[in-house]
Amino acid sequence: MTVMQTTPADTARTAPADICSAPPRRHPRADGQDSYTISEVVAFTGLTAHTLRWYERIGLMPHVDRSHTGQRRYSNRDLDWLDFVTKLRLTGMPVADMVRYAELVREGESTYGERRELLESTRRDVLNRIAELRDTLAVLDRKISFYAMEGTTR
Amino acid sequence: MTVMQTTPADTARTAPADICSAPPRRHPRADGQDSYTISEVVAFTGLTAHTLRWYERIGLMPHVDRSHTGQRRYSNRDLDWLDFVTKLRLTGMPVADMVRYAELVREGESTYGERRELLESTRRDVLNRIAELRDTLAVLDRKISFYAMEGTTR
DNA sequence: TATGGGGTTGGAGTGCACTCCAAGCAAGCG
DNA sequence: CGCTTGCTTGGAGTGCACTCCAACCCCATA
Repeated sequence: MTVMQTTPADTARTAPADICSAPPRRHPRADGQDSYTISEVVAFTGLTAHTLRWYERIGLMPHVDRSHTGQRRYSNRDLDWLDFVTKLRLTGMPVADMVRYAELVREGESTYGERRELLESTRRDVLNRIAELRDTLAVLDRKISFYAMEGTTR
Repeated sequence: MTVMQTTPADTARTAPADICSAPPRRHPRADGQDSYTISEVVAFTGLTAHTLRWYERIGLMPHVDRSHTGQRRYSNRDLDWLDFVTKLRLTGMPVADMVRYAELVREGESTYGERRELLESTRRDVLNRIAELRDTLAVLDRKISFYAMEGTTR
């Protein structure tokens, strides 16, 4: 790893972010060869380059490193983080809250408790959303079956 | 119904909207006595007066009637409609699509087919959302259990 | 050496869904 | 009568999450 010459300390500082979200995802390239351009990340994540740069500006990314010419080079860890962030996004969590979580990650292990609380409250939100959606589903099904009945002739 | 002196034709034009969403909801006042001010509707629905007026402006309401002084008087039917609209909203359906649906309702029975299609596509969206949320839930649970393990000492 | 395709920046612009404002009217009350 | 409360309007403003722009740099290929 030419670009990836991080010291153990470095790794320890940035690692806790995704320690437990890896299992169900395969990276495009193995650790050690993981150095993706912004457009590769666009292809993998579905986010736009604009959004990726914007995420970085607002402090939602854990410091993406750069090529010798100053271009962004994303790692597997960054991909995992983006994956997680994307999941949080679609729970409806506001970006500001995700930035808060990113800050906690940067602050290190001492924030485990607060992070857990944040995730648990998010978890509750998700369960509520699911319940609401089920409810809506029931309403939709009732209406659909009405239209299916009345609309067979047309 | 004093206020509700609609002709049969009138009823036919506006009724199909909610024909099949009544069951699980009780109205604050019985049909015939149903004439709510905007602030009552605010209390019942949780929407703001601003939003209620705005919904009307953009064509999302099926013509709310007025008192002799020009104030809005909502009916039970309007409450049902708002209920339905609120459910659609939290599926993430854009307001423009709901306006489209409202237009179809105004156009009468001939649009049953199109309405059903719209609802069915919404239904698919809801199922997808639920699946995504489940996925997210799994990720959250993994992370939470990690923090629970590591964080017990703090 | 020119050209094309990628990348960079700060700051401005966009679209959605509200949300608010100012100015005004009508009814009820002391 | 004056005051408050609640409602009316069109149009302007807000906040969020992007999204785009102009101007620039760097490098590989023809």
